[in-house]
Amino acid sequence: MNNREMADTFEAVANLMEIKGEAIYRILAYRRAAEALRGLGRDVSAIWEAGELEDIPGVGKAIAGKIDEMIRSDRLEFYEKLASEIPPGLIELLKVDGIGPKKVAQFWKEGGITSLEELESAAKEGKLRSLSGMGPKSEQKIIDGIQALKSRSTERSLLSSAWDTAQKIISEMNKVKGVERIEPAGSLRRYRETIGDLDLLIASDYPSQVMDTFVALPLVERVLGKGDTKTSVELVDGMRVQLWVHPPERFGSAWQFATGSQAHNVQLREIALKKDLSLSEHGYKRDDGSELLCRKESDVYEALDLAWIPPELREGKGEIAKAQNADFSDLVTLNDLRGELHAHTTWSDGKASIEEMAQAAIGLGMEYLVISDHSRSLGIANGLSIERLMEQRAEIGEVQKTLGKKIHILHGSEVEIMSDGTLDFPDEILEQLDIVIASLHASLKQSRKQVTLRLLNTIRNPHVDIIGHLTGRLINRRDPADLDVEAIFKEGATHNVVFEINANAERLDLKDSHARMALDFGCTLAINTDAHHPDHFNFRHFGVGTARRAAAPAQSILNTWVFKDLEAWLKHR
DNA sequence: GCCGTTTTCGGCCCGACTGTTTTCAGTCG
Repeated sequence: MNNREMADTFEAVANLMEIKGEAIYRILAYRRAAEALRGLGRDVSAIWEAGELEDIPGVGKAIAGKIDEMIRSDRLEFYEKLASEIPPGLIELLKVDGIGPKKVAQFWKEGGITSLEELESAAKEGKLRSLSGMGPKSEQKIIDGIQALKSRSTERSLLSSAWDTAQKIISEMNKVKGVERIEPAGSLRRYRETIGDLDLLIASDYPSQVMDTFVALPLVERVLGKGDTKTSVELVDGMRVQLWVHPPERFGSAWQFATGSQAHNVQLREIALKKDLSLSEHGYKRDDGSELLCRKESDVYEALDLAWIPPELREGKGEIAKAQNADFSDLVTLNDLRGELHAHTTWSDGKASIEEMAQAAIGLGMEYLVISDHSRSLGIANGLSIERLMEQRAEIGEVQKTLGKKIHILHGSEVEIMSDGTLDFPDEILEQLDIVIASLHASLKQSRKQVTLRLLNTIRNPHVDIIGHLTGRLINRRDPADLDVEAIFKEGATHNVVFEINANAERLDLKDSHARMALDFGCTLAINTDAHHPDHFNFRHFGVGTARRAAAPAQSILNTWVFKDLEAWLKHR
């Protein structure tokens, strides 16, 4: 069993225990453990081999024992026993909006309901209203909820599409009278790679008017709940949005709260309690009932003697401890980026010429741009033959002459890592290029051993400067290659090879946890858009967000370096 | 079930919204 399968098993255990009515804190412990496994970033079996399972936060003796059992025997007896006691269809009921474990247990024990279908017909036939706490409105909510569950996709949205939707709502709501400020919050602000619900926060003294305007937006399909401080809706495209409204003098605490993560907030509130302060979205309350309001978000952290924590790090994974004696001012920002190291043109599958891409880069204030079209074997992307590669070199020279000192254009290539582990161009060609990015596009499904070996071979080639989108994953569409990432980063650090964080929201590859691991191994990273169009340079902030989630300092990112330093590094290699 | 800069036992964040049981439980984030 791998990390994800074990996490899923613990999640299932928690759900079953909840329906069974077990003690809530036992259940939360399994949830926390599942969460910890998901965000681990390294193979849990490696930690197991080192005998360090209990060093994972949220994993104690009992859960470590269960992980051990799953690693050894590929199953968990505790789970199997629970599953045998509870009808399997009940888990599905938890997915219906507004239905939690208590209701599921009630439907099962008092109504004999064991599946979604049975629940739906019971609701339609009006049989649920006889149960205590249930009425006609609850029945209708269940019918609607099941309908919504069937139609909505189970996938979380790509960061980019959530971002676009948020921008639309923000620009609409900014026009509304009484809206002083509107900001994204939640996982969007934390730059998680996928987004479940969209969270937005408005500062206003007129909450009811703001909410009325919000639910009337053409984008809104239906209202799930509406109050003066919190309203949730479903948009026409199925995405769900939660909007909070708080007065400006409480904006800081409200934004901190709405940004999360839940784990981060819980930890923060526990620290507050030790200082006799109770923290909520409204601000701090002292024991005597007096309040401490936070207009700015930094006020929330300051009250606890903590440095302001960048949203990207608020996952409850040690960032609060760090904020007690350090700040995060060295974290990379969008402004730190000085150039783009991975861009395509019409020479292969890009949509703009070398000059058009260069002009766009100049417009964004970039100091340098690497043109890195695909290599010959990638026929589907019109990869360049050696002859065309040489012709391209001439055109780059001409464009450079035209643009003069406005930007440095480098000649690179995104060279295919072939399925046998060789590269698509011979060494004597590679050495003529200013910079070489090596990427996997094909044979991603080879065995872990095979793909890992391909990458290790590539890293050992002295002409390779950067590994592009390491795992080849496309979020929600294509699984990552199965790789021994630890071995790869170790080798990369030895050979001074740079790993790309591909900023395209479909890739975000390296992902945050891999980027963090690469940094731990001492690797340098790059934030590349892989632009196929001038507009794609705007993807940079997704890459920056991912790097920040990995706590990457600006210095650790190759393309924050001034051109002179980049040039020196390339020469020295 | 986990965890400890007051604890190895006794805690474990806090509030909004909904529907229903006229005072609150369940769900959600």
